[in-house]
Formats: sequence, C-alpha cells, structure tokens
Amino acid sequence: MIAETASLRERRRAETRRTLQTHAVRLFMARGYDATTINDVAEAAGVSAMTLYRHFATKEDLVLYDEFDRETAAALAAQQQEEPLRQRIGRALVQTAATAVNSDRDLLLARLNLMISTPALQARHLDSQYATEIAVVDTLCAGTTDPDLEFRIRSTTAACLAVIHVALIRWAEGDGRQDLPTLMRQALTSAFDTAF
Amino acid sequence: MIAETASLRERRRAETRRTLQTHAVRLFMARGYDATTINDVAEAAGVSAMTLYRHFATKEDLVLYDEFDRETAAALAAQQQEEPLRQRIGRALVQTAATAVNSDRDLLLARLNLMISTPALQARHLDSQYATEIAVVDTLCAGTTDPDLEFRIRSTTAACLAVIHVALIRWAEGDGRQDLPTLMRQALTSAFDTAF
DNA sequence: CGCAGATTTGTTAGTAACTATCAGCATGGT
DNA sequence: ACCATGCTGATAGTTACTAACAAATCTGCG
Repeated sequence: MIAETASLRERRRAETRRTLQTHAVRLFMARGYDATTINDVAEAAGVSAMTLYRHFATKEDLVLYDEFDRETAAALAAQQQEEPLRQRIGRALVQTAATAVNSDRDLLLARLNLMISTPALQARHLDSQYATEIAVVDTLCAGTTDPDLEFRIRSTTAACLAVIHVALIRWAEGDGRQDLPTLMRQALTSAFDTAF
Repeated sequence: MIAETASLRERRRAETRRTLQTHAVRLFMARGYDATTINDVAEAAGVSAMTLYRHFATKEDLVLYDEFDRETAAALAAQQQEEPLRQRIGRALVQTAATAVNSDRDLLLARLNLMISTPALQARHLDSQYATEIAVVDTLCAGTTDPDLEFRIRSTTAACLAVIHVALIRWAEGDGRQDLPTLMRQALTSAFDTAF
C-alpha cells in the first residue's frame, strides 16, 4: 500500500503536469518558443490541447511554473528574527536558489535560457517574480496593520528580489558555470553595501 | 541633438499616436481592458486596425507607451558624478517622475490604474521597467568593459527601479493624493537606509 | 461488487490578437 | 509637375485562448 496521501487522481495530475512541462521546454529549446504551437506540445505529451489548458492557463506558464514562492516563504520563516529585514529576505532567497540548483539544475537552466531569449517569457518572468514579492510581503506582514510599515517592507522586498533577478540572469547567461548563491550574495552586497 | 524640424509627416504621426493612446485609455477605463477590442479603439480614433498596429505593436503598448526611458537617461547624465551610484540613480528617477506628474498627471494616473487592475498590463509594466533598467545601465556603463563593474551597476539599478515601482503603485492606489517624489524618496530611504 | 457523484478529458465551434501581402494614396524634395 | 518614399487600408490568414456539452474515469459508500 502506498503511504502517500496523494490520491491516484492527484498523482496522475502532477505527473501529467510534469510531462507537459518537460515536453514543452524540450520542444521550445529545439524549435523555438514562437515556432512551437500549443498543439505541438499537447501532441508530444499525448493529450489534447484542451487538457493542456486545464493544467497551464497560458503557453507561458509551461515555462514559468515552479514552486519558488512557497519555498521562499518557508525559508523566510526559518530566518532568525533578530536580523535586519534585508538580510532575512536576501538569505531566504539565496537558500531557496541553492536548493533549486541542487535538485533541478538542468531544467532550471533551460527555463531561464528560454526566459532570456523570448520577449514574451521575459515579461512574464518579471511578473512571476512579482508574485514572489507578494508572497514574501504577505509572510512578513502577517499581523501587521500599519500601512507605513507595510510600505517599508514592500520596498525592501522589491529591492532584494530585483537584485536576485540580476544574479539569476547573469548565472544563466554564463550557462551555470558560476556558483549561483555566490553570485546572488555578490549582487546583494554591491547593491546594499552590506554583507549577506 | 535631435533637430526640431518635425516634418508634417512626423507631426501627424505623433498626433495619431497620441490620439490612439488617449482613446484607448478612455475606452479601457470605461468598458474594461479585455472587453474593449483593438477594432473599438481604431474605430474611435478614426483609423483602421491595421494602422493602429503600425503605431503600437501590441494592445498593451497602447497603455504602456511613454518617454520615461529617454528622460531618465537625460536626468541621469545631469547628476553630479561625485555622488554615490545609488543616489544618482534614485534622484534621476525621482526627478523624472516629478516632471511627468507636472505635465501629464491625469493620463499617468489612468494608465497606472489600468496597469494595476489588468493582469496582462501589470506583467508588461514590469517589463517596460526592465527596459528602463537597460537604458539606465547603458548610460552608466558607457565606456566600461569591466563585466564585474557592470554587474554591480546593474544590481544597484535594478534595486532602485524596483523600489521606485513600489512607490509608483502606492501613489496610484492612493489616487495621486500623496506627493509622488516624496513617496519615492521614502521608499528609497527605507530600502537603503540612506537619504535621497 | 456496484452504483451515485465528482473530476478529468476530448470535441467542436467560436472570439480576438496579431501577421503578411498587395495595392492605393499622401508627402516632400527636385 | 514628378517620382521615390513612406503611410494607409482591405483581405485572408495563423494561433492562443474560451465556452459548452458529452464521454470516460476515479472515489467513496452501502
């Protein structure tokens, strides 16, 4: 008996999702994003176009989907509360990135390369980063009603995430040869003049 | 120097462009972005859809187009070179925003409100901010070949722009009642712990 | 096991953003 | 006046995405 709480339905759903993303990234890399249609991806994954849309709302989501937000929020909660805000946010992001590189390096690199070279994906990548910003701010603002404090938290979070983005892009442009966490810490340090 | 010898063609082109944007923003605010078609906008402006596409590559550009990048680059060049990088970038952005508010307040507010309430526009807004980042980095990196220095400049620029974005959104959410330059300086100060 | 209810999937038909192409027209320098 | 150049419009696509319905599949319960 399988002890996983995931029902057969849930497991198959997750499976289909991963299959779709894998085939999509492979095809996009091989033929180009624009030259590959939703039908191509659906066919390669062995499902109908309609089913694909039930798993990914847009073509872009095929490349953009990941679990970054949730993991960052968790890493954030694990930070020492005495540290300054900037450090907590920055370190949580660096840790999440380190984990991601260790588990999914090749897929992550492929996805980032697609995001860099495809204008439509570049725009949506920034948008997904904004979603991360919201997740971080929500975590940090739990129980806060002071709009002024929330404003300061949001400003700091946005700055950290933007810096992290620069490091991510640089990492992908160098095809992952440099160490991502190190790059991120360097970027944070030069933006804030503080150690991370 | 760009000669002010705007030919009749150029003037009419700019005129058509402005007319299209004005009608577009008006219709989007009245009926909603998604519920308004390109044809609606073209018809309201008295041109064909094909002509509209020759002025704006995408529906989103109808809302997003402005001259922010160029003005920011100019303001940046006018900063005192002795100041730290962060201050130069931050102040250039604040100055540009101040000018924009003085000349085009209502249109700017309407455009921002649309960007906030329309997911597709929100994503592209972040992307257009990224274009500003590139413009700023290009200005600051003129003559630089050191990739490390460029990396630091990019990190700092990204951080400043992200913070400015937070202030911009906050300003629009408050319907422009607060002073935008002040909001921006507050956001910069709380993110960097430095005066701007 | 078998049945009822919920979830997932496929099919079809449609909307609207965007592109390519070609032909007609205004414009600006000679 | 005249020709090259660029602006405009009509037409006919392609493709991402949605709505609606019908068929297949899973889950939980008796």
